[in-house]
Amino acid sequence: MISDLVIILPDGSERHLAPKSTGADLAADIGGRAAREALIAVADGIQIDLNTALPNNSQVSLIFPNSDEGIEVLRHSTAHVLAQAVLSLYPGATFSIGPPIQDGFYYDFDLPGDQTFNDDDLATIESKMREIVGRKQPFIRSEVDRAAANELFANHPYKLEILDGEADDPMSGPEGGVITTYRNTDDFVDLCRGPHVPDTGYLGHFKLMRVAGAYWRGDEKRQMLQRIYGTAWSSKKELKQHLERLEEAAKRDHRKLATELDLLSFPTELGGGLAVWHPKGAAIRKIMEDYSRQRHEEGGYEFVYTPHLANERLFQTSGHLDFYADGMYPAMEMDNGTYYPKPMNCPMHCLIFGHGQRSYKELPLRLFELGTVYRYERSGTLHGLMRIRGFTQDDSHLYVASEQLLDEITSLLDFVLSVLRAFGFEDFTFNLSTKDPEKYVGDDAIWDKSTEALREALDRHGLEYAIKDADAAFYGPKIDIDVKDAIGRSWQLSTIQCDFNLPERFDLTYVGQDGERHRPIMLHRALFGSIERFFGVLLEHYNGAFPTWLSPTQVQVLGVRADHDDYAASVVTQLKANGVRSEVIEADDPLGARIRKGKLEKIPYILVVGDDDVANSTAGVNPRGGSVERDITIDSFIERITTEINNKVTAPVT
RNA sequence: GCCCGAGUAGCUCAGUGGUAGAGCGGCUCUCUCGUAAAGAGCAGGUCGUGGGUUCAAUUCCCACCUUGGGCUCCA
Repeated sequence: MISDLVIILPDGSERHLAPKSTGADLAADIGGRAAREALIAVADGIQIDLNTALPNNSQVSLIFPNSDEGIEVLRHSTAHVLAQAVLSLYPGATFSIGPPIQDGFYYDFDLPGDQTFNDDDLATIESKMREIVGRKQPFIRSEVDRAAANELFANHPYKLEILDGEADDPMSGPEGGVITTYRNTDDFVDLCRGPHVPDTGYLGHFKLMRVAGAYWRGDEKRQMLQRIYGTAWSSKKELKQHLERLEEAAKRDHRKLATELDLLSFPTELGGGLAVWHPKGAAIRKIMEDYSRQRHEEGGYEFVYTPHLANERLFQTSGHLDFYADGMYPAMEMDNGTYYPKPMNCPMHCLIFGHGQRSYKELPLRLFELGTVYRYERSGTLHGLMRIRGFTQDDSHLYVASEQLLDEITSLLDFVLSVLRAFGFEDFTFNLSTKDPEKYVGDDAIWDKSTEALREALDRHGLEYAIKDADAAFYGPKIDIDVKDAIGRSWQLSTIQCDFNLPERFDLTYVGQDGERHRPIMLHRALFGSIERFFGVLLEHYNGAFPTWLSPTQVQVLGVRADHDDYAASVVTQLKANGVRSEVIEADDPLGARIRKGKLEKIPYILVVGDDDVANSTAGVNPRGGSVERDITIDSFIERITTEINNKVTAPVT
């Protein structure tokens, strides 16, 4: 074969192809899976369609559905098919953007005459998409000039805005001055950078998930478009697994579990975003809070209490009324002034620091409060315990001299991680947010120094972290800590934030060794963040099966027959004497029924006692998630469970 | 706040233009049982709230409240 096109494969080998060969030709030449499954090619780092000619002497790799790049192409191409289906089913509809996203894709549409999609429409649209997939329509790329593009998209104003560069679309818009389009049929052409799969037949493992409103260009002052979300995968199996993961997540939804386990509720009469804690939920919360208090006490924190209301002057001083008035509950006009419910605890803590004269000898001063705050979250943003209008922060404010900053943050990181680990979280992600040059207060030197201190503290612990450039609040850089839960979801929980603003606003000073007044740096540190939200995360993490040390009821003792109830009660007395939360379930129902009920309540240990146990001071132990053990002496069980509780074991000991 | 859904017994849900039903749960009685559902009976609902249409509304329409999924926002 006479070759004059040479390409280099990822393994370094060369391949000689006919002139003007494409990625598809290369795939065919390689044969096998490459010929059947390659989606696109990457030539010298640039993604190209399989039917695009390969540059000579380029490094080429083929992309398959099982790679991140490949699945993204699949999702992106599926989004195109969605647009094609909608445009053909809804005459007069226009479309804006349709990128691949985590697990899938979406496309935004504007339907004529304020039409909207409903769930039934999704089924219709999905079958239309399957029809398009069945036709194996090729994605044909063209480069067009602006005049041609204007003509092609004359009826699609959102596309014209993208062409004008007014709207950003990562998937289309002119790149390097070249406008590209992809045409599937005479009727459907989209503005797009590509690349795409060779034809629609490569697609198919997708499902339309839901409709949603979405503002054009993400701007709530603009047109609300109709968004359709879908999920797409490279195989039927992966699609199925994804849908199962969603089911699993739905099963452990904290709102559902909270109702099933009778932990808390959101009574309508209370108003949106406000919860009441029932005894069992409150018991868990109290254990969490007690443990938090204990750790803070050991950690050198001083406890403070502050009221829920404050005169408006406080929030003028703190600046909250300037910056966050929209998120605060409205003013209460009183005869001696205007009052607001507090949205944060920090202004009050600043009052405590500012009371009297502080010496450098008192620093770092660590103030801690389980402080309940109220924020007016917009109705559409409320979400169970995760986004709520009244919540309690495990809030501490640390006032440090700038030379103490590094050591303080270093030990703070230890403290935070140690407490999070006690609750069973092991997998952390750290984000360091740096100054937004557009929006900050304080001088550059202190920003630099503090940012370095945060970075250095992370380095000292050998922790990996991502830098989020320009993501800090206006008042100082911060470290955010995310945890991964049992089913791999990430939750942002703790935060360590420097604040150069409040010490200034409250004119906080301490007298240094030199006799001069100095400005302390303030650190905001939330560990759980919000107790409510942390509780919700824990509930989902453990799927309601809290570790024994957190369980509201740790042991239920069941007599086999009613005449064993007295012995069961004596076992409970012994357990309680050892601080084990336990109760007798009297033999009104058959044993199996009582066990089942206890299992559904996710009780860590169910003890069954019958004739043999009464005779021998033993019990049958039925641990959550384990198998039944008979003839365990009460003493050894107490030893075992108290050890488990004291060690805060996060999985039941079996 | 905006878009699309939902709201019927404590919970999960069925149902209808002629003022309601199941399962689980609760209570009572019977059963006394060795590791995930014994049996019977009873109680329990202004069908989210307020308007409207209609001879008649839980059902149709409107508004509001609460709630789910998104968008926006999140100190």
